[in-house]
Amino acid sequence: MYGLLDCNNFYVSCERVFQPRYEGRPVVVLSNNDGNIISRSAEAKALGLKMGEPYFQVKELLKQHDVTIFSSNYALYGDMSRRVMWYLGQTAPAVEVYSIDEAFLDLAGMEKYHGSLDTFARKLRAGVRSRTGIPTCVGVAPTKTLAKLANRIAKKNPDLGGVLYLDNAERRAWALAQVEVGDVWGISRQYATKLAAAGVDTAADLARVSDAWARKHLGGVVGARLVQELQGRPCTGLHPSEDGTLSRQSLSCSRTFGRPLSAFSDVYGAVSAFVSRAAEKLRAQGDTAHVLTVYISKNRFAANVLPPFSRSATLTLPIGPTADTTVLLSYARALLHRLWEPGTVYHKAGVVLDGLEPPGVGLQLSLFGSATSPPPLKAKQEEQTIAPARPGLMASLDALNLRFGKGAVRLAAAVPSPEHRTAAGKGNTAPWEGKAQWRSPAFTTRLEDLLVVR
DNA sequence: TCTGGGGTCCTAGGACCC
DNA sequence: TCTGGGGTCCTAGGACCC
Repeated sequence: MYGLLDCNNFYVSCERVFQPRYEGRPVVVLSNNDGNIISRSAEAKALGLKMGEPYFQVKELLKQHDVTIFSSNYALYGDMSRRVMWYLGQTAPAVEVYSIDEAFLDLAGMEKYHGSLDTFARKLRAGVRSRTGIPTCVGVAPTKTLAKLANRIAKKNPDLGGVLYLDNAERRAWALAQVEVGDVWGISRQYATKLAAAGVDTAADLARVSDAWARKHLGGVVGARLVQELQGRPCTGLHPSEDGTLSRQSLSCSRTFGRPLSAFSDVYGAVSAFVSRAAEKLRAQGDTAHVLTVYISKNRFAANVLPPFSRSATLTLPIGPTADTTVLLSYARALLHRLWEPGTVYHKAGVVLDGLEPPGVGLQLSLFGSATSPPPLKAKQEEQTIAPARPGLMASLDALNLRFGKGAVRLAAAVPSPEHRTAAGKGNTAPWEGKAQWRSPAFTTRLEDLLVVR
């Protein structure tokens, strides 16, 4: 049996743990750059505020109802998540950390020790609440897709006490019948529209479509699996996460800029900061990357801007996998040159690292250069010196930033230039950095931000 | 004035190989 | 009138998830 434990309104709940005066009141958390609503308390949902709604469109409504606003504080949410996952790892036989606020659990054999899986799920819920202050719901069922569905019903019906166990066929049929097809895990707008046209309205309807139909209309093998899982036949197993942290197949870092940028040096500054951050995550995960992608985007909401809104360029690193910021950055610069269209106003940029593997696994020396002095790229405009790898330097960089705080030591390219500092009028603000007007303190990860109890 | 970020999986076309 | 087939790699993009 699978369990799915999902934190309720996770970001809002994290804020409330440290500022309980916001319990019972409408609260929202905004995305980076204070752009959109990404977490809502029950009271905020009751006001009709939607997930993903742009802040500027509901500004007045928020003011009118005295809704409390937070900028997102990922230092806080990430740390609270780590605590929740650590406890689950200590308590359940196996845990797959699925996202920052939810985890799949292997519950095999737990009924022997706790009487029933329903009882065990309630204990888990209470355990997370008492250790972290975070409220959760748990769904239990024979497949992951049904566990998601059970969790959803538990969230919508407070009288269930936060837990729903679909332990037999009747209960599963009852559950399937009450969930709209668009709320099934794996069905979003495009598919929901297609399904509605075919007369498939509920999860129960979807569980009845043929394998061939699912394959044809719901993205091939993915759709076929989805239908099987709804029928109670597991198609995907649990992928346990080592020590509560999740190891990724790809890593990325991207941001919408604080203001539109059209100078190469500004966008390159942003790309430098993003490469630095992505490479830090890579080294923290103990991996190297073989494939690098850079992309730059125009403002897709602007009336006078035509698609394509985004261009990307990908390179398999000729020197083989690396985790060295300076090496990655020299290739990123070449890729940015390849994408760059002079006179264009850019809105966002990002970098992606793929082909992740532990150091040494895929080590391959280039024919024309050693791993420490790679060959230049082919195209004329990309010809340049690729920085040599310096693992010692990277280790020192990470150690200094761990000791003295994030960003204590950075590459010069990722530091805002003096004229930006003057122009912005405050300390370190780079032109690519976004707004965060309502950020709460880093209660659990910065010593100066610790709460003082009198 | 103002519209997020970080992931997964799958498909399709072109280049290239034998 | 005629112009292989099958495989892999690379790149780009679509759909979905939280």
